[in-house]
Amino acid sequence: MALRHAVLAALLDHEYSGYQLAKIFDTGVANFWHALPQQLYAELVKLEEAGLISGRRVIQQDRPNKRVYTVTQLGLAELERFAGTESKPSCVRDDLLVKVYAVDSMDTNAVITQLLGRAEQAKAKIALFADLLRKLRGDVGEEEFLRHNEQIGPYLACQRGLRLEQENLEWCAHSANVLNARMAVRDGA
Amino acid sequence: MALRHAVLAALLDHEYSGYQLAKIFDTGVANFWHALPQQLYAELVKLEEAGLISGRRVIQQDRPNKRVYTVTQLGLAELERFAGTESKPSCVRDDLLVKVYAVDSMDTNAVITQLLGRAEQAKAKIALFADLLRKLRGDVGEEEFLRHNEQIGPYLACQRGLRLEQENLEWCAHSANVLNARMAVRDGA
DNA sequence: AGGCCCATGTAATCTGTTACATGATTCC
DNA sequence: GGAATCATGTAACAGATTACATGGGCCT
Repeated sequence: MALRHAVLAALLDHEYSGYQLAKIFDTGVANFWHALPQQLYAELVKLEEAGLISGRRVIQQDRPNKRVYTVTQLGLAELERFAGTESKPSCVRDDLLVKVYAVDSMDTNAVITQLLGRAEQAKAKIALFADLLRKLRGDVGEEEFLRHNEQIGPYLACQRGLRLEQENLEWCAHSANVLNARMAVRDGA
Repeated sequence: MALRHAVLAALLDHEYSGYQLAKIFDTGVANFWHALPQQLYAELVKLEEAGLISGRRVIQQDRPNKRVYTVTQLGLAELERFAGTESKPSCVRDDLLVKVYAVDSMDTNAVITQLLGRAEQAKAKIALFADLLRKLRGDVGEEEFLRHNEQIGPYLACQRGLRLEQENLEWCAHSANVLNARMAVRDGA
């Protein structure tokens, strides 16, 4: 029961179609949850059946019609109930981390390549998040924004994404450096 | 096919029983993967059937007997193959992040409480990781260790865990502060 | 005509979690 | 005798991924 609440949260301040949600929960601005389109379409059906959201058909001329959803009173209540429950810390499950853990028995070059690739991806995400934060706060300074803007939840969530990717970038670069330096030592010796 | 390789990686430099692996993959030093005992016992059976690990019965007097596993040549080859494949960036799926995203419509106090709780958990993990890093490098300085120690994979992985938890702690504390400050403003206004 | 974006799904499979079960030994 | 640790599982369910499927409209 987790995607459920992520969808409710995403629909809080705006109505979206499954397709639009799929973009939000995919790459890019998926700064607080991730899910595939198939999951979302299925979840939206379930949520509407449960009365937590309500859908509305939108007729479009230049595009296929779509169905957009908004959170109901019941949905809001469910989200508030959820916000009150305890949540366990999430755990990292990253293939690359496994490879680094095992690197001493592996082909070091392959791991370095992947670390550098991941670092590039992190840079792209950092740029994206930084941009989104800028858009969210507009002309106001960050402190000012966080103190007085009506809505700050999405901003704080995005800050988390930014910090996470910065940490990610640093670690990838650091690890690649360490592994490179050792390769040099071995080749020299 | 991911737990599979995490188990292989864990068995690389030491033989372990399912029970011991369960401790490694649970809380504490689960710095590179997480799994429950049930998953591990099942995975170990599958891995042995596939010939990637081989088990050995150990008779104990003061405790129930156990079965410990080591990686075979085939297992090592599989891990190396895996290390060469591309891996997608992992995504965060954290309930608490959803709650913060939605905080503008939620009970702020409940969210703050959970952020502070999470911060405490992060502190505990930081202490654990820092301690493990100290043990791993012994008397040698970190730079020296990373340049010359034979095995550094587990060290780099643990550094990642440490950085991640530090980031986590900072964000939780920051977010709790921001939300607290706003509560004060609202109450004052 | 071919490729891309919009829009929405079904089906099969894999992975992870929760609940339940069993039995030995050690420590208090 | 009861709790904790060691040791190993089974069964049911929930959640996520992969593969497959369909169809309209726009742009070149």
